[in-house]
Amino acid sequence: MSTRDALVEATADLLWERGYSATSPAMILARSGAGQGSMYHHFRGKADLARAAMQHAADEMTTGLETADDPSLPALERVRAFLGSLRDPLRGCRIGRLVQDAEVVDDDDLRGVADQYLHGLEQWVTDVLDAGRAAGELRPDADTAAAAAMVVAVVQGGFVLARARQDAAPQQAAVRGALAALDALAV
Amino acid sequence: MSTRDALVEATADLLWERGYSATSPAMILARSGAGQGSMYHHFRGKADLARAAMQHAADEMTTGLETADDPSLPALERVRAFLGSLRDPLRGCRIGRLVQDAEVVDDDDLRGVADQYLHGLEQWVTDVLDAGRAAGELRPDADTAAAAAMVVAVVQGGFVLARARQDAAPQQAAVRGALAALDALAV
DNA sequence: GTCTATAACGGGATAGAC
DNA sequence: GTCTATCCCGTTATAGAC
Repeated sequence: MSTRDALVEATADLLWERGYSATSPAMILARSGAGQGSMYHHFRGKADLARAAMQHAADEMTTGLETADDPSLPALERVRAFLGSLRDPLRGCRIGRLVQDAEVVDDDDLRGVADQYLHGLEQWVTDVLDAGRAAGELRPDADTAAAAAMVVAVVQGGFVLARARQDAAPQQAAVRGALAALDALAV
Repeated sequence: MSTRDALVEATADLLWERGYSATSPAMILARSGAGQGSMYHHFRGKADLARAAMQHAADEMTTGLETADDPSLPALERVRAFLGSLRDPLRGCRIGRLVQDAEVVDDDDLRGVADQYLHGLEQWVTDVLDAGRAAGELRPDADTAAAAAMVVAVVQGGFVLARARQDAAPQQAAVRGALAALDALAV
């Protein structure tokens, strides 16, 4: 693995563990094994490296979602599979977690990566539900956009509750509530 | 207002605006008008002051919720009123926002305040829905605990989406989805 | 109780050799 | 491309006068 890739991976891990503000270049260098000079050779600074790391994480998650998805299944099964694939509730969402960081929100490059990922996720759920509605699986009057936003918000909010409690249970309860809501959209 | 109270209020505001890690004692002193010595006289340090400020914010929000609530209304109306009372979507939840901060989660005192607030909120929604079910407004088989967790998660997750987009719309869409889900629980 | 001065430390970035 | 040495600044906390 190239030094550049090692820096990106180490940064992505640290952003997940500690967030942006609490991650220092020194930590990144220690974890990646790279030296100070390499980092400033490949990236303009901390923000630039973090942007690359966030994009890396977002791409991985989006690819993972698409790989695991089976479009031949009924819509509610596809969304159910996504909600069942949540991992590491106590660590939080690799991207959504960062949006509460003032420095991330104040930097349009960093915030943009997060927005793009979350928007893409919401769009994926909307598309799946729309396909299900077109296939006659869901009620014709179902508000798929609202349901998709609810699903993504439940995931992100579930991470918040799990972190506060230091227990996966509240997120699981929230997901159960979301699944019950989706079932109510079926014909 | 006492110097101590001024410190607590200034800290609560800054925690809301910038989070815990990104808020420095110097900022608190500048905003409150207090001097360095006063802060360390009244509090053991930054964490102690933040704990008091978080408790202050949580108490204010809990009191506000109870004041605005009218237990004589139907359960779904009471929850609808809560969901309609969300303000400042771009600023996020005064408490939930802080749970993504590594330093907050690593300090059991700080995390405990957040957990207690969020748990109390979830319990309030559960109690309201239980009352509605007992009154025959909701289906007897409604999973009120799951629905309550879903509602609180939608609020918290909605803040995440709104901050990422810098627009209240995604949170409003998620709330619409949650309301549709609650309506499906009615008899 | 409140003030200012200062210590001790770490954050982020740069310089320049190799 | 990578390294080490160094700079400047802000953060958190303490000291001690008033």
